[in-house]
Amino acid sequence: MVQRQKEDVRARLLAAAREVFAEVGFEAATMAAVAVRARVSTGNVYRYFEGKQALLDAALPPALADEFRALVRKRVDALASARDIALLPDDSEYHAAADRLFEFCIEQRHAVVFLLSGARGTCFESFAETLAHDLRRWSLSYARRAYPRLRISPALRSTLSEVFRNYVGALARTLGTHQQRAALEDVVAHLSAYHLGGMKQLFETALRPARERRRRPIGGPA
Amino acid sequence: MVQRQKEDVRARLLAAAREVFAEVGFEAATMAAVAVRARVSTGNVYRYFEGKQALLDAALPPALADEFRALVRKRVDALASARDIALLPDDSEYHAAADRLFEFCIEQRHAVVFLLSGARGTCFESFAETLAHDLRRWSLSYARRAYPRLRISPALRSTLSEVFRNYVGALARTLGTHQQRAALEDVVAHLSAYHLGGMKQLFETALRPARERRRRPIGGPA
Amino acid sequence: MVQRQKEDVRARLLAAAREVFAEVGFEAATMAAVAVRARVSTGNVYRYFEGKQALLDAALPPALADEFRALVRKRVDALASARDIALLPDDSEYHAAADRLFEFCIEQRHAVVFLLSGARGTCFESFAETLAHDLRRWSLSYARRAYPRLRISPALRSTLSEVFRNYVGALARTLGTHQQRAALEDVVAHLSAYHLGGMKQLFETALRPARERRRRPIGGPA
Amino acid sequence: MVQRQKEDVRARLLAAAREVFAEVGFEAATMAAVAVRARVSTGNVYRYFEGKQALLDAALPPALADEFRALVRKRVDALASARDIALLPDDSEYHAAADRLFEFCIEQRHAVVFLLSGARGTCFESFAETLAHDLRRWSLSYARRAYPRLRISPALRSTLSEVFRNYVGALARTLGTHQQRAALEDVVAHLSAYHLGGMKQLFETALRPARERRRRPIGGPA
DNA sequence: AATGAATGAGATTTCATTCAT
DNA sequence: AATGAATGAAATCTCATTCAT
Repeated sequence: MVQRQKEDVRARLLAAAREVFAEVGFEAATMAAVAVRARVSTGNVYRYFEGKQALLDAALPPALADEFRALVRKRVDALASARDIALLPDDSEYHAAADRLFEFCIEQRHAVVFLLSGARGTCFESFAETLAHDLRRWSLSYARRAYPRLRISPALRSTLSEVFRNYVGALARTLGTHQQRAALEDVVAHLSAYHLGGMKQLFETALRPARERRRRPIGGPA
Repeated sequence: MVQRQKEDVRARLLAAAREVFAEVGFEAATMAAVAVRARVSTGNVYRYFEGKQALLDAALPPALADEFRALVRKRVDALASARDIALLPDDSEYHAAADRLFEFCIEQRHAVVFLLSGARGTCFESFAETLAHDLRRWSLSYARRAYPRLRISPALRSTLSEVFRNYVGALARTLGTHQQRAALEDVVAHLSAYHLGGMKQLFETALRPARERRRRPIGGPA
Repeated sequence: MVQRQKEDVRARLLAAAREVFAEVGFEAATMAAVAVRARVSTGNVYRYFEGKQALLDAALPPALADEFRALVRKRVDALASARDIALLPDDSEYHAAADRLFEFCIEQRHAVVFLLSGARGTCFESFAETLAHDLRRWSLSYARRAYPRLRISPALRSTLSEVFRNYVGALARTLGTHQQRAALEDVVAHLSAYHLGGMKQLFETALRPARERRRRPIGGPA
Repeated sequence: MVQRQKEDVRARLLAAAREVFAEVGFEAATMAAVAVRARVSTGNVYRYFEGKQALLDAALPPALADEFRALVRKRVDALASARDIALLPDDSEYHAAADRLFEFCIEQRHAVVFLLSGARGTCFESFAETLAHDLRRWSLSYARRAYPRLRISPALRSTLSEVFRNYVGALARTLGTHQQRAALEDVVAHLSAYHLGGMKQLFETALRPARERRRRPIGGPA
């Protein structure tokens, strides 16, 4: 009987690659590190994948990135049509979308972290940027309805990009940090509360004339 | 005159190092790239600094990191003692602290960006992490006073870490992206509004029992 | 039956090795390529042969090389004693020797091609060289009788080596290129005509004093 | 003052590359071997050439190959228009062309050897083949005039290709073997005599019907 | 006996660091 | 003091060979 670990090793390699890529980024990741984590010799990696790039392609097929983006979009869409989130019933479309995204993030923890941070040097280099940009666009289309008098300044646009980049990054890091599902759920709930409160405040501040605004604190607690 | 020359080269090297380190991170930065940016030969770098590590040590002395941390702390402290930020007079201690921090971030733009992002592989690897942790601690000490009934759960602690990590990361990226001071001020003001609104919402949500809370959306528009 | 099987695999491996070695040379040949061509797993090759070198030793035993050399020699000898090849009867010793050599070249096509070209990195590295050298020696012993006044200069010796090296190389390439026996016969006949005409001219030119000679063209059409 | 060996090292590297490539072929050649022969560290090679391929490109620019081919062609053309080579005056166009080609071969010894043998795995892979093909074509256009009744069979075509491949290969090897110019000239003169005699015989044999022809000896001395 | 997964030595290439000038 | 050429260790990738099944 042949050694039938092939599928096992392949899976271990993919998992190891996602982990290492998520931890140190694609460029800094070494094949040796991936091999060690998969408990395999360096050379053997090349029996499974043609090279570092091919390993990435397999560990992070574009379809996965697309799926992630689509899930995010669905959740935003579901939200945009709602009047008030607090009033949404638990079986609403929004909550379903949120749950699906959440599940995906948990299952594809490392992939998500990689996409949102370690992708320099890969074709996903601008994934996080693009996603933030998309989120900004989607949120602005909502804001225009909710706050008809809102003037959308370049600074507001920049801020929104940053805010989403962060939100998405926070999600990634949280996924990277918390192993327990329950803990994860709690943190994500808190993060969302923070984010929603922040968005509300942001738009309301933007409604006021510039001279009334001021820089506000790093670490301002309340 | 010779001494003058030497000091000039040294300064150019330090500036170049900060720029390059901020742009691509310490590990990905090559000595050649630093030398080119300083308009100096590779070998000459070693007349001024023993090596890559020593260059970093000089370009980013612990004192600078400490100063940054202290400025952040001062601003938080100034804020903690305030009742309501909106009511603070323009000549308040808080605004002074905020301005000093802002000035520092602009002057030491590259250093700050580096500390908050590209520091992997250096002794500042966990600077951003630690700063976020500190901010969390400081904000909690405030929160305990402001919300005496608040129960500080592990999830809340994690969330606060993330929130500050993000805030700090957003600051870094904004510094990296915006060259114009005015634009920078605007974005920082918006970011602060977002952050303050988020913090308020976060603590208020945390006051309510867990069963009433739910995960909230990525990209939730309001 | 098992023994039968084993012998079959062994034979397939030897044939595959000769083919692959002939096609790409010993160094560039990979064990995997040999195994694939023999429709056998890589590892199994090592049940039959200790390694790449041993595989070569078995695929090309010195005896085979010796046999080839001997056949060549016999043909040359048979020729040397003849006055005029054109007058030799079809059942002459020479024609018998020529036929035997020709048969050998066809049967051991890959071995011959390998010996005459791809042998770098093996103990046959200088086989072609040595054979050319031998041919030169044998032809000179003939020439001394046929052209008693011939002065055998170093340049003539070198030229003879080259000429034979070429002849032998041409044979190898022809064997490698032509699969059809009839085509092969025709080309070899033409090659021989060329070679004989060339030898005659070479010796006759060598009889004339050096000052009458001149370099002659590459691609001289007649 | 800067180390001003750059041009020297570059030249040494190019020479070393041509030597090594000519000796073992492109694929089997290692950068380490080239570096050692140029008395340089492996890594330093990459200061001069981007990689193995770039080293080849510089050591053997297509222009050089083109020049070689053009020189060969010129010589053939000069020859084709001649009635009888033996009668050509020493200042004939043919002799000029022959001399230029000869000079080139001596100066570009290793390049020529490489082109005619070690080029597997490079863009010159089929250079020798193509050159032989061209020579065949050119010689056939001559032959059709000189031997109007000649029937050009596939076997004759094959043989011509082989003959030229050999002739050209012999030239290469001779260049590789003989360091002394005078010796080289002598051998080339002999080779040419051989080749011309061979060509004459070849075409004359081809005029006779197939049934009168027979395979002729390897190493047939006369 | 056979498979093909696994190993590790060696090749190409990069880059921090050294050194001749 | 300055230059930039040179070095060598480490990373990616290949392949002869070994080994678990």
